[in-house]
Amino acid sequence: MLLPYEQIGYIGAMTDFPNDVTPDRLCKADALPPSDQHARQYAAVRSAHETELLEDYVELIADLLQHQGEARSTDVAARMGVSQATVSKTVARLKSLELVSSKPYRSLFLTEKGEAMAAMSHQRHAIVLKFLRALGVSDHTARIDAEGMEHHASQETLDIMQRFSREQERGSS
Amino acid sequence: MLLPYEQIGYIGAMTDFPNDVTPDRLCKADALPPSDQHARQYAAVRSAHETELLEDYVELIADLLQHQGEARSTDVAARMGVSQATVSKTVARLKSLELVSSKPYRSLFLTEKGEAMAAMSHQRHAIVLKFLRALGVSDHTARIDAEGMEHHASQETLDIMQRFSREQERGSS
DNA sequence: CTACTATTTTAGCCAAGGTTAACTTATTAG
DNA sequence: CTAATAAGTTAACCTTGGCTAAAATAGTAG
Repeated sequence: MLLPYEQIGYIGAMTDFPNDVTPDRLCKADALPPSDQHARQYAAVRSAHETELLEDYVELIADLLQHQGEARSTDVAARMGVSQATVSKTVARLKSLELVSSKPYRSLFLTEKGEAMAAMSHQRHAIVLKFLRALGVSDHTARIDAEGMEHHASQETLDIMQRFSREQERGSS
Repeated sequence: MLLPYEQIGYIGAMTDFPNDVTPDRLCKADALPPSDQHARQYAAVRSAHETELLEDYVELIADLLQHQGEARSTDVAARMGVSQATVSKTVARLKSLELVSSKPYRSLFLTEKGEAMAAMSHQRHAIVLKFLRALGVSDHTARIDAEGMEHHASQETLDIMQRFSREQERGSS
């Protein structure tokens, strides 16, 4: 029963919990949020989830357009680490959402809407990545974590991250 | 095949990036990583994804056990913001993974394995939440963002976050 | 122009995570 | 003890995001 993280104030559910020992002092410091609020939090995560993949595709397509001049689905497949068939299907979805445009058997382009999403996404990605590095996270890890985290940072958090990176920068130069 | 950037480490898109300043000179500094590495990053995100929901359920069940003495699926449903049928199905999966145990129509318990997962998950959650607050993020936002981010923070990042929170604490007291 | 190769799409499969609606089991009020 | 209500399960369905295998299209070499 090793909990070297007592400082967090929330002591995990390690003990069996006879009903008569629901200690008030614990509940107070450490109560669950009201159900509906709790539900809203999870809903937010689920909804972020839905757009995550789409954003990743759009961001990648934008990167390919910028760096290679064109975005072919074979490259998308290779970089996403999925099959071409999967790319085809996802692209169909992106098209139906009017984020991507393309003619059959031709390479991919972003619509206005897609460009806007890519720009947002790219910006967030950059902010999170820069922040993690400013924090002291290694380059390799920062890249992986940023990929996952970028979709879950709210504007407020992004602003704070950006400020932090800037201050760090100023301090160290 | 082509990738002239193969030797360049991925620098990422680091600048703040006013939209009208997507300059060519940036492109150099801003190469794509090699395909296979890129693919591995996305694979990592996908794999984190797979366990996310399971961890959230397990964590919630642990919380309910601790705070209410029992974990009923109706409460899980209310707090997750999903239907009871969904909980039933997910719990079936958790049982098949030996994370949860329960008898039909009775409340839920964690197995050893489930407890271990809950403890880990809880710890990470707490670290991320505390970190965000130490950074200056509001309580409300910190809760939402922590829920989403906790699954994407590697051990290295968690360690750094924890250190940061501790220093912050020491500094302000 | 034809044939070969590379790329893209389509079809059919699967598991996960959601939904409603209908059914079963538990709990509780009279 | 019985009947009403609450809680949990099951069945049937949907969408997403993977996969493989096969078909269609594009690009290229002879």
